[in-house]
Formats: sequence, structure tokens, C-alpha cells
Amino acid sequence: MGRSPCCEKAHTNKGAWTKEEDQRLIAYIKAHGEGCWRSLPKAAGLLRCGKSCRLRWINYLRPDLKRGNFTEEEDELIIKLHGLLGNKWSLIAGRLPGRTDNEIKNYWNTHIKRKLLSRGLDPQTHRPLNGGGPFAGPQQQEAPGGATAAKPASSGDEGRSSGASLDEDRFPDLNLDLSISLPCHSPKRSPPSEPLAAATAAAAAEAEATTSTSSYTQPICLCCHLGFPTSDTCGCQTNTPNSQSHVYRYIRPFEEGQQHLNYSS
DNA sequence: AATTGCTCCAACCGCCAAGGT
DNA sequence: CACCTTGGCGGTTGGAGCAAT
Repeated sequence: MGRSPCCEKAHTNKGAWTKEEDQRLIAYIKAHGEGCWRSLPKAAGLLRCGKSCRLRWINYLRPDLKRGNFTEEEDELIIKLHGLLGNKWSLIAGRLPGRTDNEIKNYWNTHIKRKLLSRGLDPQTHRPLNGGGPFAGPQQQEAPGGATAAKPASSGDEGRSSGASLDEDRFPDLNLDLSISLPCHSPKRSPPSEPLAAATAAAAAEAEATTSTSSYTQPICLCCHLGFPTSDTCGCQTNTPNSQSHVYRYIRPFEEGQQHLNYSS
């Protein structure tokens, strides 16, 4: 017996979303919250697959999305996190407030890959393309490593934790203390002067946590970790301290409205 | 101005894991 | 314990828009 289709495909729209569809989806989620994606399209009066609704919401309609170009710091953070996590876009996105995994994946494929290649680095292994030494280039910050073995970065998390000590040796600016603890309660390990180190360390801990059975998490403000505690994207002031729905998710009040929506009409 | 080639990104597809029964 | 449903993820693709010719 095969898998049942995620939805009835015979009577669903595909392709670009229209403004009306977006409004229906927004209105429904605003009223009922994110819930059962399978039943949402019918309930919301949308001729769409539940998956499609989810994707549209997460990647485009969510009010907490940050639009616009990636900053240089975001670039470097993505590179470091990719070296640490591989193609775990969702984990990487969890470290970049307001960015989605899809957005980061696209950005990686269109910009950062090229950037690394121009630096003479293999985008997957973060090692020199010329097959030089075991260290990835003259600038340590540009070679976060984690791929000491020539394995596909997308091959999963195995070996990540064991590679951490190597990372630490190779990249002293990275704080890779992987002990399972609460990064937000370790301010001395993540001083504002080292936002990237803090974020990557927290990412390493989270990557570790994803492969372990650790279930206790607490909210952490990425903006503070990134060194932007006073920026308008800092959510730690607005989030309820007890909110644990998404530990690392950047949240902005829904009522702030939608911005930069594109429609194919 | 028209055509061609390229870039970028929204959206789709298939697979997997978690949770429920 | 096996099966099923559902949500989530990463890889891939199609097409709109832009640049070059």
C-alpha cells in the first residue's frame, strides 16, 4: 500500500498564489492560528493543498519575516552555520531571525556558494578547492569547518558532535562548547562582542539537541545573541518569557501587518 | 526594439520522522 | 507493535524579471 496523497490533488490550485488566496489564508490563521494544515484549506475556503498553505504561510506570509537583502553579518553567520550544520537549512534558519529555511537555501545556492568559490573554498566542505592543507584557507572566519572528513554536508548530523572539538581547535573564535545547557543562561559564554561565536555555539548545541532526547528548552533571543539587542528585530522584549512554542523563533506581533507581498494576480 | 541567456526565488515534490490509534 | 496520518525538511524546478547582445 502506498502513501496516501497529502491532499486531493484533482481539485487544487497550483502555482503562484493570488492576493485573494493570501488574504484568505492570513485571515484564517489570524482567526484560528496555525493548526491542522490538512484541513485548513477546506476550512479557509482555499483550493490548495495543505502543504502548499503551510509553505506559503511559513515562507511568505508570516508576519515575523524579515524582508530585504542579507547583511554581511548574516552572510558570515550562514557560512559558519553551514560549516557546522551542513544543509540543515531549518536549523540555520532558526539562527537567523526573520529568515526562512527556503530563503536561506535559495540565498546559499545563488550567492554564498559563489562567494565561497570566489574565495577558493568548496561550498560543501568549506575546504580549499585546490586541495591544500587540512585547514580551510587563510581566513579562519571564512572556513568554519566541521567537515573534516570529506563527506557530503547533507549526510546528516552524525559526527557533528565529535567534530566539534576539531572545530574548536581549528577555529578558536568559535565557541563550540557542546554541553547541553541553556545558551541563554550562559551570558558569559556569549558576550555581545562575539555574536557569531555565540550563535554558532548555540547552533551546535541545538544540533546536538536535535539528535538527543533532550526535551527541555527555553526561549532565547537571537537578536541578543547576534549582538543586536536594541535592533527593531529584537523580540526578547516583546516575547512572553514563558513562550516555548518555538524556542529560537523570532516573533513580531501579528498586528504589525504584512509587508512586501507580491502577487501574480 | 527584439531576442537570447542568465539569475533568482516561489513553489512543488518526495521522503522521513513523530505521534496517534 | 504495526500501521496510518500529519507535519516538516531538503532537493529540485518553472517561470518571471533582468541584462547582454
